[in-house]
Parts: sequence; C-alpha cells; structure tokens
Amino acid sequence: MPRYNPAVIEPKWQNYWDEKRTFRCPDLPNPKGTGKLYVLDMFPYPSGAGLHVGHPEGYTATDIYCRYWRMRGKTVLHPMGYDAFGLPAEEYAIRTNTPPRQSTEANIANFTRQLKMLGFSYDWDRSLATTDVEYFRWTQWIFLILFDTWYDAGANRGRPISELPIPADIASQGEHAVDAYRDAQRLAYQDDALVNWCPALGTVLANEEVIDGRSERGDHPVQRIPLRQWMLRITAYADRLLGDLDQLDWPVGIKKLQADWIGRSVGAEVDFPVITQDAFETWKRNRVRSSFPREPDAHVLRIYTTRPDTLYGATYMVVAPEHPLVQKITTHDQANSVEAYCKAASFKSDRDRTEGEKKKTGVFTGAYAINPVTGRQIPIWVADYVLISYGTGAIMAVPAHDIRDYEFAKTYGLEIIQVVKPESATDEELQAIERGEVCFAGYGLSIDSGSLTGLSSQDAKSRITAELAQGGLGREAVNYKLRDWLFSRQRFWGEPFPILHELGADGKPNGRIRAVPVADLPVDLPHLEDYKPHGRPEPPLAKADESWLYVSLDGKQYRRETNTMPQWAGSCWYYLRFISPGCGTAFVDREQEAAWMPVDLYIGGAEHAVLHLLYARFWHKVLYDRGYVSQPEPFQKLVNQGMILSYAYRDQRGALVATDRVEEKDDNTYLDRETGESLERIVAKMSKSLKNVIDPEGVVREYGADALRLYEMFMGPLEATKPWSMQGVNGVRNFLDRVWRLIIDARAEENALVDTITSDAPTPEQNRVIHSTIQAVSRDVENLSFNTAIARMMEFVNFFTKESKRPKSAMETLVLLLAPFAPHMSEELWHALGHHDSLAYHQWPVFDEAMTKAAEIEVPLQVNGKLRAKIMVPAGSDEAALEQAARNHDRLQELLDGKRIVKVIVVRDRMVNFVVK
RNA sequence: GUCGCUGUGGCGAAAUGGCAGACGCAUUGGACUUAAAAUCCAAGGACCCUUUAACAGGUCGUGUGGGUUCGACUCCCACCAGCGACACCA
Repeated sequence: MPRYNPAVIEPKWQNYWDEKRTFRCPDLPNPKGTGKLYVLDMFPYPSGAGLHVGHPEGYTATDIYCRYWRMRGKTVLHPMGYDAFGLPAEEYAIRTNTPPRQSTEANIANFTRQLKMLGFSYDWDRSLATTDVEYFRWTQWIFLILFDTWYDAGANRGRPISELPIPADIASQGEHAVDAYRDAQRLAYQDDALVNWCPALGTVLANEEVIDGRSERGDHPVQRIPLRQWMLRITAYADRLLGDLDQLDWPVGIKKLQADWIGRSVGAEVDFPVITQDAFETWKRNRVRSSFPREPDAHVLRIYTTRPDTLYGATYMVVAPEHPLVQKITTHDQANSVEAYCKAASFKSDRDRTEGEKKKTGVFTGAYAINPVTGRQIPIWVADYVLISYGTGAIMAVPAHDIRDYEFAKTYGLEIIQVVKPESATDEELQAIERGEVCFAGYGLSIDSGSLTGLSSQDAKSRITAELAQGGLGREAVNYKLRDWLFSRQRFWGEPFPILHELGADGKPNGRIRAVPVADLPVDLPHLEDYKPHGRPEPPLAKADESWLYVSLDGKQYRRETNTMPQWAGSCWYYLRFISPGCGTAFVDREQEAAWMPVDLYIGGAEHAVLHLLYARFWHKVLYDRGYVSQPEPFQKLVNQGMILSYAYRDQRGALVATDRVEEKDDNTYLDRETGESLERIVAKMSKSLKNVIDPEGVVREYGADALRLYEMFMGPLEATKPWSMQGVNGVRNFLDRVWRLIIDARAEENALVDTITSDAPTPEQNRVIHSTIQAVSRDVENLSFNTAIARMMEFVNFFTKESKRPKSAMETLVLLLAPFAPHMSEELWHALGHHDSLAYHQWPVFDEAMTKAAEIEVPLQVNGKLRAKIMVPAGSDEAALEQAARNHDRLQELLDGKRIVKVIVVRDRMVNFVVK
C-alpha cells in the first residue's frame, strides 16, 4: 500500500478503536493522570436527512481537543447521543408513514454509522437517546422533583413541597385547600393560560417557539386560546439565572442574549384610584395608615413603571384588553366599543398585533383614575400595546417621555406634559420638546414635578419611590421579561407526564392530582394505531387503551395525564446521564457526578443561545437546590461554532441561480449557462433549491475523513461563519499526501519508510522548526485556534520536504502533532514508524523553549515610523547594541545625515525607530 | 427600529500596538517526462521612477472620514455596507 489511501486505512483504524475500546472512559478520572476533562457536543436531532457539514465542524473541534488532552494525561469524558423526541422526528415519521420509534431508531443507526465514519473518539458505550425508555424514566423522575419543589424566596432556593409553610387560614379549610395551596406553589404547576395554539402542528408552543405569530418549526400560524397547561416556574430562578452568568466562561454575546431574554428591570408599582375626586383625599389618608396593600382593592388600578420619576407627567392610563378591571370600570356609553375592541384583540394573533407599521389602536373606557401625586383625573384607555402578561397589565402613560405613549397620545389627541428636561440640548430641541413635537425618553432633570423638581432622573426615581412607599401608594418592584415555561405539548412523540388525575364519583377528574410513585416509573408511551395530530387541543394519548389511560392506586381511580413533554425536556439533563449511563438506582451516580461535573467545554450552535441553555441551567439549579448535583452551573465554558455556508450566484436582477447552471470562467467571473448572463458570487445558506448542499459522506468517499476533518478546521476560526469550497478540501488532502510522502516510500510494495529518514539527531535548524512547531501547535489547540495550528504543521512539512536527511524522531513528532487532527493517517504512519500500539495515549511531544529561538534575528529599522532597512543581529541583543548596529548601517546613515534625531525607540528583538526632524 | 458580529490580495485567511498579507486555494514560470498527469522547485498587494532590466529605490495600501501614538489591521469617535438575533416588556 504505497500510496495514501484513506478508503482503506480509515475503516481499518475505526475497527481497531472499536474492537480495542480505545476511547472507553473509566467511571472515575484516573488518579494518576493530570486531571479530568469533560468535553461535550450539543447532541443532534437524528433527522432523516443524515449528517450535514455543520455537524462535523463542532464535533471535530471537540475531538481534537479531547485527543490532545488525552495525550497530555487527562482522563477525558467525551460522549455522544441523540435528542430524538419532538416535532422534527414525529413530522418525519408521519411523512414517511412509519411509527416514530421505528423511524427514530433507523435514523439513529444511520447517524451513528456516519459519525463513526469520521473517526471521533467518543466513548460509544455511553451513547444514549432521549427516547430510550430507561432514559426518560429519569426525565420523568426529574419532572417529579420539579413537581415536588417550591421556591422559598426568602432563602432564595428551591425546597421540598413538604417544607412549605401552610398559612393558618388555609390549614383551617381542610386537606383539599392545603393540597390546592401546595399545587399552586410547585415549580411544575397547571394553569389556565392563554397559550399559543398551533392548529397545523396540533400542539401548543412555548413563547420561545413562536416567531412573529408563526411557529418556529414549519412557519404555521399560531392562535391564542385559553387552555389548561403544565407550566414550569422558571421565573422563580430569573435572578439566579441572570446573576450566575458572571461566573461562566461563555461568549459575551450569548451572555447578553440570555440577560436580555431574562430582561430584569427595576421600577415601581403605583396605585391609581378609580374614584371621584371628592373621595381622593380620604382615600389617600387611609393609604398612609393602611400602607401599600399586597393585592390592589377593587377600585384601584395598579401599574408598573420603570420611570416613576415621570409620574407627574402621567396624563392617561392604559390597560391591556384582557385586564380584569376593564369590564368593571367601562361606562355604559363606552361599553359597546370597548367590548368590540377587546373581542377583536383576542382574535388577533401576536403577529397581527405587531405587524406592519404598528399603528397603535385603543379605545376610551369612559372611566377616570386619579394621579396619586397630582390629584388630577386622567382617562383610562384600553389598548393592545399593553400586554396582560407583563408587569400588572396596566400602565401609566407619560407621552412626553415614552415613545409608545407619545405615538398613542398623538393618534388620539391626548394631553402631553413635559416633566423631564434633557441636560444638554440646543434651544431648538428644548422648544420642540416643550411644544410636544418631540418625545424625550432619556434621563435628564425633573421639572414641574413637586418635590422632584430639579433632581436628576436617577435621584428623582429613588426619591419618589420612597415617598410613594411612605404614603402607601407604591413600592419598589422588579420585573422580568422572562415568562414561566409552558411545558406541555399535545403530541404523541414525547415523554408522558408521570401525573395522575383523580376521578370523582362521576368518573370525571375532580381537579386533584398526584405524582406517579417513583417505583412505578417509567410511564411508557402507549401503543397507538393513530398517533397523528387531529387539529383539536385534545392530546393523542387520550385515544390510548383504557388499560393505559386509567389507573387504580390506593383505592382510588385515576386518569393519566395525556399531555407530553416538549422536546427540550430530554436535552435539559443529558450531560448528567452521560456520566453514569447505566446507573439503575439514580439519574446520575452521586460520586461520579461530583468527579466529572461541570462540563469543561461545551460546543454547539448559537441557535441554542437562549432556549436549551437557559432551560438546562434552570433544571440544573433545581437539582442543585435539592442536593442532587454538586455544582450550581452545568457548562463552565461554552463556544459557538460558526455556520458553514455555501457559494451561491445572483443575476443582475438579484435572483439566485442554481449552482448547476453556473459556469466559472478563467478570469474569476461567473456565467449563467442558460442565459449567458454574468453572475455575482455571494455566500448563502446551503439549500436544496440552489443545489449547493455539501454531503459530508460524499466528501469522505472522495477525499477521506481526515481530509474532511482537516478542511473544516482549516477553513477559518471555529466561531466564524465561512463558505465551503471544494478546492479547499483538495488543498488539505494535498497536504495529507505530502505528509505521507514525507515518510512513506511511494514506490515500495509494502509500507516502507523513505530512505531520507535517518536515525541522526536533528540539526540546530531542524530543531528550531521541530520545537517551535510543538510550541505553536500546543498553544493553538488549547486556544481552539485550529486553523493556525494546521498552518504551522504545513510549514513543518514544507521545511522537511526540502531536507535530504529527515531524522526519524522529527517524523514521529510530526505524526503525534497531527494525530488529533487526522487520527487515521497518524495511526497508520505511527505503525509504519515501528510502533505497535495506538498513539491515542502516547505522550504529547515536549518542546524546549531554548531550541525554538534562532541565533540571529532580522530587525527592521525605521525612520519616522517608515521601514527603511533591515539588519541581522544576534538574538537578545540589548537596546544599546541594537541602536549602535542601526546607526552603523550605511543606508540609515545616509537618511539620518543632516537630520536632528529627536528620539530613538528600540524594542529588543523587534525594531529600531529613529524620530528625526 | 434596537442589539450583536463581520469588513484585509482574484478567493479562504494570518497578524490584537512594532517588517501587513503567515498558511492554503487559484494563477504564472521552471525542473522531471517523448508528452500529459502527478511530483518537486520558484514567483506573487497596487502603482511609479531610475538603471546595466540582475540588484536596488520610491509612493500608496487592511470598508469610509477623523483622532490618539515615535509607530495603528490592531486603541478611541463618527459613519457606510453585509450577515445574524430580538422586536410594543412600560
């Protein structure tokens, strides 16, 4: 086998690793090694389409990192599995008319085959799928932990529901009242909420899965209907999910996305009485005595604002159409138009509400509230630009200092009163604001605002908040954009909820629920002849056999919960199961969890920036609070690989032309074969219609897995978005061929070394190349800078190709350096160099810093910052010697002649610069 | 609209205050060959000037305009373009 033939050597070494269990990871890190390393890829959905080129990008990066650290003596946990529940798998099953489990298992087998083809060093014995019954047994178990936990806001942590203090008035109402009270406090609770119902998908969706009123998956319209749903109280953890971001080594962009998603704001809640002006003074006096009530009373409109300093400028109120007070306060005259408006709003999807120009609409209720600081009556409007789900569902409108309120006020001719003045602005700008022509939403100085007048906005905020609290009119309040997580789906292909609904004497659920006993887990999916969605909100599991659906327990009759969990459930904790995948007594072995967690490096796409990563952190914190895991955060370091794009071609009208119609000319221009039109080459996402999708399996067949791996790493920085180029693959394949020929005699029958390989010690120059390459490659791998690491190895090969004597030790060093990147070829060459074991655990080459340095260094000489000459000097020459050498240079003397030297800047081993006049 | 990322040869890119363009692709020239492929060696930002056409020299050059600095792809300010995310959260 004289020539490099990946089609032969790659399967050979894959079989070797498989049979020898080369990458099997021990239960606990080896105490004699240099420590543990847990490196995780975001596991894939096993879609029917198989791997695309984006998958091997992140997987190769982690694989290189793992192989490197194994050679550096770390015990490496590097698992792989499948996120196999959920809509994509189910849609695929429906499309191909196969039961979901069957198509899912076929897809998993195909993915496994393709992944093994790429030579990743996973411990395949730890592989799992979220659809494995033994896996989702523990997903259900964790759900029961959520169900069994309430959030103690005082202690700032989740605690067992049995420790929830029961107020005396509840306790006196009996057992049912106590149960209801507990159920309402659980982290997993049921709620009749307005939900995003998607008829086409036959399920409700989380807010995060709805984009512009359409489903993220499939782009179907979504309606808002009220439905009983399971919710997870993620909002209880909002503060910790935000605060703990600080300790994570994540890209700042992702941290910011999460912080914005959580959307913490600090402001004030303020009560506006809806009473006559005569009654106001009495009401206010009562409030001083009673102080701010926990819940607003019937004739009070409670609002949330982040700008309490603008309270004096509140000229009207707005409540959301769904606000409970709407009906109560609307006057007889306005009843018809208010009712019509609210009804229309309820039919509108979010998309309709936000679409287009977003012209604000609303209707006057006929009612008035009293501004508690000015005592003035102001009108109350209903408008759908106020959301029932945020804050109190009602606002005070300050049109002079809020853009939305300003637009609304302009549309309906409402009063605009300026109470904040910009600190620096031109007279013209000030006048425009005064006349109500411009809205000033920034901070400045308070004016015409009673005791606040003259204060900065910040000072005014704290002053008014304190005054409101004193008068019982308001209090400081914190709000989050984050909403509780809508956790149930009306689909077949998901984890069943381990929850039972108690049946009353009439055979119908009586509203009481209980958990399935842990000993009875898992609750497996029933067999259904027809699992397809039917467009009604009733889940398919309701069609299950009675033997599944009805349960008798402790002398009571129950009906199973028929919702299923969303796709995110399984991916919330898979990184824990990888630690002890076979553990039958717990979701993760306690000792092993403590030894391996946290995940040291987590690589995946940025599309999971908020959803998966936030959900997983939330579950992890609950498990942490309940003492089941040892770390408060699961993923210490996170890296997002960039998207791999493809070239696409655009004609003069801007239309995209399929790649098979494009002809490339010698002068780097592109023509449409059919029309002869010249085309512009652009970079775009791969798509079937453009015929520019790259199939990784085809690349492996043509160039080999090592070439694919190497190319994906050589394309550019891991985090960058970059276009695929087949010529680039050819380039790295060429490099691999050069490595092969550097060592193997191409003319021999068997693998024989070229005769230029000697047992001589390297020359000083060769040593410099060897040691500086070890240094650079090691550093680059640790920094995930794989493209430059490969460039350094190319330089090494270019250098030694020209050497007529190639020390065998140098060749061995190269093979070891290359091993993490191109493991199949490296194993083969290692073998040819006379070694009998895998190099996977061979010690990584060590460099000697002294050897990396050249004896003489070329130093640039500058005059006024412009390069004028170069000189050779001994490395490490001191500043005085450098300056003297520069002054002695002929050309420099010419240039400096007759000039006055103002300053000389000398940087050792770097440069000399003369500043002259 | 808001936020984020990116802008460097024909192309992918490197350099995070000190010789811009490492490494690779494509290109060109040479060697080898009857020839081609493969391979090996070499050239290479743009422009200009002088000459003995080899060596050497000069000007400009990292999206645009300004600034800081002896010195800026790199730091600061403003802007433009492309890509991505979010989008009435009071």
